[in-house]
Amino acid sequence: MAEAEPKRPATIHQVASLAGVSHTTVSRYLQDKDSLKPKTRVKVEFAVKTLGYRPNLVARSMRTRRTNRLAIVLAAGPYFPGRLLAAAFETAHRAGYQVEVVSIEGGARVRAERIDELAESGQVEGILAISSIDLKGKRSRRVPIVESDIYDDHLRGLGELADASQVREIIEYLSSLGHRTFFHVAGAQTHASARNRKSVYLETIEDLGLRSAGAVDGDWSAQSGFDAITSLPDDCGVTAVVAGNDGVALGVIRGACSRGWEVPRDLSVFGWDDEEHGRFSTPSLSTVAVDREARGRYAITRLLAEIHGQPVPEPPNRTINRLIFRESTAPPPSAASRRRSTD
Amino acid sequence: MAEAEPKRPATIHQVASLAGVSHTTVSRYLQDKDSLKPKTRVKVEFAVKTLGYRPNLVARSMRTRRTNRLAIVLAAGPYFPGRLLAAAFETAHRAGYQVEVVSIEGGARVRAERIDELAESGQVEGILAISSIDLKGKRSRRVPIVESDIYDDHLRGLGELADASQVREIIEYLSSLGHRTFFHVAGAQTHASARNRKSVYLETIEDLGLRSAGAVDGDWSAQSGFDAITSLPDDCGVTAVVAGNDGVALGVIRGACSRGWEVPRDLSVFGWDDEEHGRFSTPSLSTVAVDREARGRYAITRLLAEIHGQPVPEPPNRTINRLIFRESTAPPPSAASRRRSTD
DNA sequence: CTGAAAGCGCTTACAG
DNA sequence: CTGAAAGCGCTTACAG
Repeated sequence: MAEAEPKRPATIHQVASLAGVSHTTVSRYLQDKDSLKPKTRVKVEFAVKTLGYRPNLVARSMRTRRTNRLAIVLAAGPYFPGRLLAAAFETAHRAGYQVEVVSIEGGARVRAERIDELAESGQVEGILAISSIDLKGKRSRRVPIVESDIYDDHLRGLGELADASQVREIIEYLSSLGHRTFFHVAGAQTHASARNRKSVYLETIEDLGLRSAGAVDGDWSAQSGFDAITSLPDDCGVTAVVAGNDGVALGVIRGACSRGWEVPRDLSVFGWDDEEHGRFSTPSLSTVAVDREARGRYAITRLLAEIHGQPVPEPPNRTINRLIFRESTAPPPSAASRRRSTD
Repeated sequence: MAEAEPKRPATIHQVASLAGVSHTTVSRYLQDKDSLKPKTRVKVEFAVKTLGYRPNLVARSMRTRRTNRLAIVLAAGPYFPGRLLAAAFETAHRAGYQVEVVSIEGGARVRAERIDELAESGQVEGILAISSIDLKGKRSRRVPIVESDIYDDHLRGLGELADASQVREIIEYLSSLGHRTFFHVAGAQTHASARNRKSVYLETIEDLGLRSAGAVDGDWSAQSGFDAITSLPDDCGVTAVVAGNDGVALGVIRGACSRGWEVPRDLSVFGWDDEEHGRFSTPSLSTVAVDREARGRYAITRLLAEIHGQPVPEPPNRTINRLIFRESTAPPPSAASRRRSTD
């Protein structure tokens, strides 16, 4: 029950008194060692070493009104953007910022509230939101807030769906292989990326005069892929599936297999993310290579630019999203075999 | 270039003056609304609402010497403990703590240094280290530091290898199926868990009088599994592989396949972690279900207990680690077929 | 129940 | 090049 009583760290005053200078001088030393007379510097240096002094960053923050901290807000759920996060952390640290992670359960409203709170707390200088949020109107203007998912939106007039444009490429490719009836298992609709891909899917099917057996909302999980594909009627005629991500694709493949549809012989499946497991699974996954590290880096870079009131930097080359063709896609079964299998 | 100039948030003084009370009273209101006379409370309440006041947490931290922040330190690398982190975040938030994540590149020494720095910075009240660190001697005693990986160690005298005891169960199981020659692809040796599993592997092979074709150090990646299995000589006689995790197992399976060894007909492969992809891959993976959420929760709980000088809480029931048998394991090929395949 | 005062550990003009 | 003073926004004894 007793609180631990760790020994107090040295303060700037103790350093000053040991060095025989004012604490102002010590502070100056901390900012720029060269602003001191060499003789003074040596004394301060010695005192700092001796006492193992480290400035109290909280006190510094209070005085400078800068915390050197960012927050990344995630929606709790099966999708955890590890690669993006790792890159974001690194970029922030390189720039001298520490990163606090806040994962929030609940809908867009709850998220917006927590984010607002965070923005007002004075604890962070900027916020990166991974899943989409709904801050309309009451959006706090105290600190910059960047949404990772829709990062292209305000940038080059690419339109809201820029991030999902590969969906069209996927469908065009599969269509060129001969596929005519498609199916989409979308990711969690709390993510702009999932909504965008779904929109582009629907739009492209329409544009190209293809058929769709549906666009089901999943939650990014493999289970959602499994469930979606096994719920399809036998005579749906689907020969190609566009999955929300690689995990979903895996679930689709397993589900297809469980009802006797072999991939890619009877069904082609396209994933998204180029995760490691898709490279090594059997069949290996056709997918979209998304440079999540680049996105993580860029999101932070953009946030830092906003914090410092600098112009928004160029986004990374968009070719970082590229299609990868592996074993899970192939031409559809011939009309003959198809008719046989649906009899 | 110009710094953004957001409007300053309201201070406690402004609230006080609007309410016509002292700032001391406002502070009191913040701590405990009931300590005010109802009439006063109403005035303060009104002022707080009107100004949209939120206390500056940095100033509060400075005064109270408490930051309500924890740090989680990760080693940069292909392994990113998403599920553990998500649970850790949630547990910390529930207890009113925010979590800062620091991922560190470099060896155990560099990690130890950064952790020490963090501990001394006064910015966090405790540190959870995911990968193992080497703080011997200079270990900072300013704030508690918990290592997630070896959390059983100091607890019940279970010994350093408690966490890896399922390795023995795996080998015993495979041995009962008839396997005699094993192979181990270990995880990154920067993790105590990887080192422990390797030790238990070696020990068990020895104890049971089995053969091992080696224990290769990997980095938790599927590629490392692929490389390890494809580097094995044709006549190694291996029929069972214990992989560091599910990703590694997947790589082993794919690699085995590439050299004509079918899983599980020719080779049994055991994973670790029960990741979603292993449940849906073909063959699905036999693995160890590790409740990473429970571990994340427990690690934070333990850290909080140390921070508050409370007794270390009971660890979660150890049965959270349990073997799951799926399609990737089976009896070894018969002596006859084995002889044929190695001819 | 409320207020005046002190102080948490720094940085930043302002003098010298 | 260095120091004395003020102040960042809070909380916490101490009086009343």
